[in-house]
Amino acid sequence: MNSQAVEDYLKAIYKLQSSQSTVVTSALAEYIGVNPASATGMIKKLANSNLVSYERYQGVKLTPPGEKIALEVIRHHRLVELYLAEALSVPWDKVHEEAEKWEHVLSEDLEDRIDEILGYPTIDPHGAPIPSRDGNIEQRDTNLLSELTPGDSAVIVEVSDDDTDLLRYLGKLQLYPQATIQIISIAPFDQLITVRVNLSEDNTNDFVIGQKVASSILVSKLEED
Amino acid sequence: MNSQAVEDYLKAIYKLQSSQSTVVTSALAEYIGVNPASATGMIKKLANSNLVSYERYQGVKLTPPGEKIALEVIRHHRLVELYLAEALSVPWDKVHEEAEKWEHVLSEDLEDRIDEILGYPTIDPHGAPIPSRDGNIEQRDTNLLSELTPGDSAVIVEVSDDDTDLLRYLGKLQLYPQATIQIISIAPFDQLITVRVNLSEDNTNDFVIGQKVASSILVSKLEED
DNA sequence: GCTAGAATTTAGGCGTGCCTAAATTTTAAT
DNA sequence: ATTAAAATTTAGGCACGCCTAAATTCTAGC
Repeated sequence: MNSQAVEDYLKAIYKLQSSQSTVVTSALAEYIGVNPASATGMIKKLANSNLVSYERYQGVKLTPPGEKIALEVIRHHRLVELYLAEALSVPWDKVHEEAEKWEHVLSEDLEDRIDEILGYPTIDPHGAPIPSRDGNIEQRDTNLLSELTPGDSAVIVEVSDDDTDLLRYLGKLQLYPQATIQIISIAPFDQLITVRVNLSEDNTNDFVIGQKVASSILVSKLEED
Repeated sequence: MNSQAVEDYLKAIYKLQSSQSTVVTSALAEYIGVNPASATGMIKKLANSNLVSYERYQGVKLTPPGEKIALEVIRHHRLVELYLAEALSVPWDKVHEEAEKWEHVLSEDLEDRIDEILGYPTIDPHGAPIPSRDGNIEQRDTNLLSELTPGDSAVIVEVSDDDTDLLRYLGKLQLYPQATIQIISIAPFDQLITVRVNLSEDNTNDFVIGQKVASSILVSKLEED
């Protein structure tokens, strides 16, 4: 059996690989919250088990078996997040934290039961895609909200799930997945973005967010008319 | 935070204390499934944290703080067992195994949510009492089924939860908590017990069980007419 | 191309919880 | 009361995953 630490590292490498194709030790260490030397130790262990490919000083990359395990853990995580939100009414800013623990103790039997009860869902409460049992994960054409320009309209696809305070803030602004927004303007120098969110027919709300928040939101651009 | 190992030891000591007032190292080691030397090591650690009282060679006993933690873990375990059975339809012979893992990752928040959803239950799927949040546990006047004599009638109160095969067997015989039974006869020498279980009005079933099975069932005697 | 500073790895240690083998204490039988 | 057997503890080791400090390698700026 893979230890919780191994699963957490694989998950982290998977996540970091989405931005950099090869993951550098310090980034991994920081993400996991350990000393770089500790990350090196674990990387060696993962490389020995053929879960990552690794060349000294050159960063690390998941092998197919490593990616398979990462996707299984992510599937567990996201199914549990959705289950906690739907069945146990855990608020969306807290589900991540709980799921971090539950993902490691979920048996395959229970995974299937939960999947069935939820109706074979494909996205979690933050909009992230849930990998299928056999390790397929939907690829989507998205942008960061921070990449949009004034006049752009978009639908929120996904928000990052691991910052409780951020999620509570986004919730207050109604910036949930599926919400449609427009970029009204972007202020010079500090790039503050004025966003209009469409709450319903004829009910919109404008507010200003910064780069940090804007880059935690994935959107799908809507075609201009 | 208490490690999973600490929680498991405290739970085991609590369980074993119900039969012997002081728990002997070898019994604890066997129950946990470790070498006696390992149990000694952990006992010392628990004694240092004032969770057990311990005198070398003389066995071990929970202190009040140790018992409090044991009861919290047991509460988690039994709530999770019931939740798994009711909400996720996990068969009663499998809930124990799953709950062994889940009990250690259940937050207080989720414990409360589950408790509420289940309607503040007082017994788990095997009939065992669920301790209250503040650590009270119902004391009951029970006998082992193996202590009954021919002619006795009784209601099954609780069955042991940790043996999958046994539970499946009991399920087949309809020996569930709340079932009423009668002792028809006890054969000499190997003490085989013929039991009649009342399935419903005018529908009974007789069968023979051995001492091992009979001593895994707790009953409450019914007054003779 | 050299070199300072940054990134990474190695070396050596620590706590946890397990093991086996050897020593010690308790126990039960004579 | 003695002693053999059983139970328990001590001693010494191991795997895991973390740490700090020191050595090594990489990378940018000159």
